[in-house]
Amino acid sequence: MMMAGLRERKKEQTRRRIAEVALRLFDERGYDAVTVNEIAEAAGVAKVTLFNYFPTKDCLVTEGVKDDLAAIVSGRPEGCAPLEALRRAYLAMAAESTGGMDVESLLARIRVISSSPALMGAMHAVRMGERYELATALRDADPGGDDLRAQLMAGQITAAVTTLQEVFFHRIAAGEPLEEAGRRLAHDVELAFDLLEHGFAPREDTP
Amino acid sequence: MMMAGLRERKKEQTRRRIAEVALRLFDERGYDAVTVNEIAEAAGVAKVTLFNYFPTKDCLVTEGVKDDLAAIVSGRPEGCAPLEALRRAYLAMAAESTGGMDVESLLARIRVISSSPALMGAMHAVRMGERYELATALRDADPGGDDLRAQLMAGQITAAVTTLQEVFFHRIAAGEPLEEAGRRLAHDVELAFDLLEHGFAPREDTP
DNA sequence: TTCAAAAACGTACCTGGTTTGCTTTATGCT
DNA sequence: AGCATAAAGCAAACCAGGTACGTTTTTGAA
Repeated sequence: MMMAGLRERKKEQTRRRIAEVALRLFDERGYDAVTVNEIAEAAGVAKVTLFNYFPTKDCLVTEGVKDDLAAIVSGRPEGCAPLEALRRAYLAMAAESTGGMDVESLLARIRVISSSPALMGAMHAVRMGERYELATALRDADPGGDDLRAQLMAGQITAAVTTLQEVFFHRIAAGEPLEEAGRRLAHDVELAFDLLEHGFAPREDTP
Repeated sequence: MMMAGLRERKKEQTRRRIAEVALRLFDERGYDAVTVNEIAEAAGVAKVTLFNYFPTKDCLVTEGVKDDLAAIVSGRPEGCAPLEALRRAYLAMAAESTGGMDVESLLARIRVISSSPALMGAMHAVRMGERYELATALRDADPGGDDLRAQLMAGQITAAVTTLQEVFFHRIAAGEPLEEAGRRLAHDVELAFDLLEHGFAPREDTP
């Protein structure tokens, strides 16, 4: 009865092989110039099997890029405001930068995504899902609060995070070393969250 | 020398016929259940001609839904902050609600869009274009300002407007009369722009 | 060893979208 | 009026992502 057996391991292995082959081909020749047929063939698998693992072509790349903002809010420590929890989480992420994952394949992923409008669109779709979940989490965090307010906050937070990621990706794709990009990211995170917290107004201070 | 002749009129007429037929079919049977072939046939036109007028299927519906935030910022009166110009523009839009366009087809459009994930995605793509242009306009409005700051602001503003529109669409699709939805929209606009202007912080007032 | 479930497969098919090359038709000029 | 031209339309074939379906292989356990 399900001893994490050979079967599961083989499945995982196949899935990883497909994703790796796809990423390599995309990086070599561009996302649009590679067909799923080629990927399937190169991975030694039938097209239908590929689509069994990944529901769409873009999922080959965008899988696992969710930041799960909602979880950060839900799991924040007692007495910590949602926005503060998110700020800390992103500062931590900027400090890690490459959290355990293979660096080269991470960079390849970023290159591929940044150079394909279709994938940028797919990323956006992912973000929209996150936004929805975040709105729910924010509503839970502030019961009795305004519903529209939660939605607006979720939208703005998601937008900020998206922009941060895009700028980060852009720098990486432009060849900036990962470490330096990470340092600058930390700075940018502060700016972004200050903007969220205090708004655009602080042009003229009224202390 | 191009006296707006019969040719142009016929073209415009064909284009409108295609769009109307498409909207009607989508509204009757759902976006995904209608193929472009059917639309072309129903409009008495070849598929290739349809794609000559509308580059993609979703453009049949999403054409002309751009709000052109950038133009509002660029064309704002002297001494008026960008955010203030946008607030006024959206308040005005909420007051008009149905600005001259045929109401029934407007409602059909909203119904169709709100009930199709694919079209919601397409709307999003439109918004992303707007965001980019808005970032540029904001940069122009504040020369010497921080580039990232402009991008973040553009993202947040776009997110707010998107949320407002989604809520508005949702109410319309749920059968709320246009006029009432417009009234509530005006109120929501104020909330959204206050949030943008002053941030999330103002839970406890510090006057 | 045997057997049922799960995984992989091959093939044909659908749909959005593009390409090619040909006909029709409005238009501007003489 | 008549004619050349350029725009618009068309039919049919094609491409790629994705799905449906029925078949074969692999695997875990009896």
